[in-house]
Amino acid sequence: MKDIKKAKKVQFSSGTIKRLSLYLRKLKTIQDNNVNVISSSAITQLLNVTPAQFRKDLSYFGGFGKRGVGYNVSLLIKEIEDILGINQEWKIALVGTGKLGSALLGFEGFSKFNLKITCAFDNQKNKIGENIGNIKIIDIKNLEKIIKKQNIKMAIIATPPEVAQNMASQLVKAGIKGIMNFAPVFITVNKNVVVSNIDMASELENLVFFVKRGELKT
Amino acid sequence: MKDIKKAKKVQFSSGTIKRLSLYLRKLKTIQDNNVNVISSSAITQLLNVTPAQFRKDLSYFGGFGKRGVGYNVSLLIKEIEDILGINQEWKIALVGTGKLGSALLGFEGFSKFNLKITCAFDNQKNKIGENIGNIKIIDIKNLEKIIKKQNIKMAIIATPPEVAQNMASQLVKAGIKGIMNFAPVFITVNKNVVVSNIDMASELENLVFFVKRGELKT
DNA sequence: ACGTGTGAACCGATTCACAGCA
DNA sequence: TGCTGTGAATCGGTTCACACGT
Repeated sequence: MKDIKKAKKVQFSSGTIKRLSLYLRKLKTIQDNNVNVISSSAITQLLNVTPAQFRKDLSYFGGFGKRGVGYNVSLLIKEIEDILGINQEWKIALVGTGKLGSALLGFEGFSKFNLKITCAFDNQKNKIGENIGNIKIIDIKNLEKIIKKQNIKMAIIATPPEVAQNMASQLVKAGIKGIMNFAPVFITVNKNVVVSNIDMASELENLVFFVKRGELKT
Repeated sequence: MKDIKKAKKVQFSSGTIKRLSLYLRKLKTIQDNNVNVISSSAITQLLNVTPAQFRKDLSYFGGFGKRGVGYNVSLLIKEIEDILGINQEWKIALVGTGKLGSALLGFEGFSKFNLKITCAFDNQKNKIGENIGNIKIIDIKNLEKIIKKQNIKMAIIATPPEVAQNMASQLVKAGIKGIMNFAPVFITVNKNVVVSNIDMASELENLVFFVKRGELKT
C-alpha cells in the first residue's frame, strides 16, 4: 500500500476505504433530504464512527471541507465516488449460477454503484444458454475467451467450495484483478490480484459466539 | 468484552473469533486427509495467518497443543466447536424471501455448522403460505409470536433497505440477540444485541478501489 | 466563533523471542 | 530437539487536542 498518488501521507488502512463506502451511502440519503452542508459530527452520528475518524479518512485524499462550516454534500459525494473509482462503470463476471449466483445477478445494490454483472458462467449443460434476467449463461469453457474479449477486471465466485480455487486460477489467467469469493474456502492467488472472501457461515458462527456469551460486540 | 470465563487473559479481539472459524474449516479438510497431528506453522501455511497468531488465538481459551509435537486435529476441532458454540444446533429466523433470502434458505454452508433456518417471514400476500424447500413462508405479522414460541435467538435480515431498521427493532422486541443484516443500511439496536452487517456492494466498491490502484490488499 | 485538518499521544492487536515441557 | 505458550516489544490504526482558516 505504498505510492498512492493522491494520498498525502502514505498511511491509510483498508478500513478507511470501507468507511468511505459507508459515508457515501449516508451522504446520498442526506442529499435526498435536501441538506447541502454537513459537519463531521453530524454525519457520523449514526454510523459508529467518530468525527475525528471521518476527518482523518478524508484527509488522506485531500481537504474537502471548509473550516468553521463543514462539507458540501454533493461535492463530497463526487469526490468519494472519484476516490473509490465508481465514477465509471465496472463490468463483473459471475462464476456459478446456483441459488446464490442467481440472486446476485438480480441484486439491485450493485447497479446503483456502477457495478454491472455482464456475463455469467456455469458448467451444467442444462443451464447453459438459459437466461437469468437478460444475462445468458455461458459455458465455463469459454471463460477465458469471453473475459478477455470484454476486458473484464473483476469477478464473483459463487460456486461450490471444491471448485472455487480452480475457478480463481482460471479467472486470474484470464486477466481478472479482483475477486469476490462467496465459496467457504480460503482461496490464494497472485499478490497483484485482490481477493475479498465473504464467508457467510463464518459470520454467523461469529454471531453465535457473541450471542452465546451474551456479550457486546463492536 | 470483559469477564469471559474460559479466557485466561481478558483480551482477545473479535478477529480471534473470526480466525477460529477459519481454523475450524481448515482442520476439517486436514482431518479428511487422515492427518492426526499438526503444528501451528503447518496449519497456517495457506491461511494468511502467522503461526504465532494461531497459537496466541488458542491460548486465550487454553493450551490445546503438546510442546514439541503439535495439535491433535480431531481434539482441536472439538475444542473450537465448543468455543464457538456450534456444538449445539442454532435456530435462525429469516426475514425477507426475495432472491437473496431464498438463496440463503437453500445455502448448504449453514447446515454444515449446525446453523438452521427454521422459519421465514415476508409481507407479500402472494408469497405467504408458499414453501421454499421445506420451509413455509409466514406472514410478517406473526413474527414476534413465532420467534417467541420457537425461542429463536438469531435472525437474518434480507429485506429492502427501507424496512430493515423496522424489522431489526421488531426482531429485538421478539427476543432476538444476534442479527445478520444483508440490507445495505447501517442498522442500530440495543447494546446487548449483536449485529453483523454484510454490505456486498460496499465490499465490491472496496475491491474496485484496490483493482483501480493496482494495489495489493491484505 | 466554529469546524476542519493534522501531528502527537494513545491503545489495542500482532509479532517476536524465548522459557518450558514433551 | 522441536514446538507450544506467553510476556515483552513492536506496529499500525484511532483518538486527542489544538492551530488554522473562514
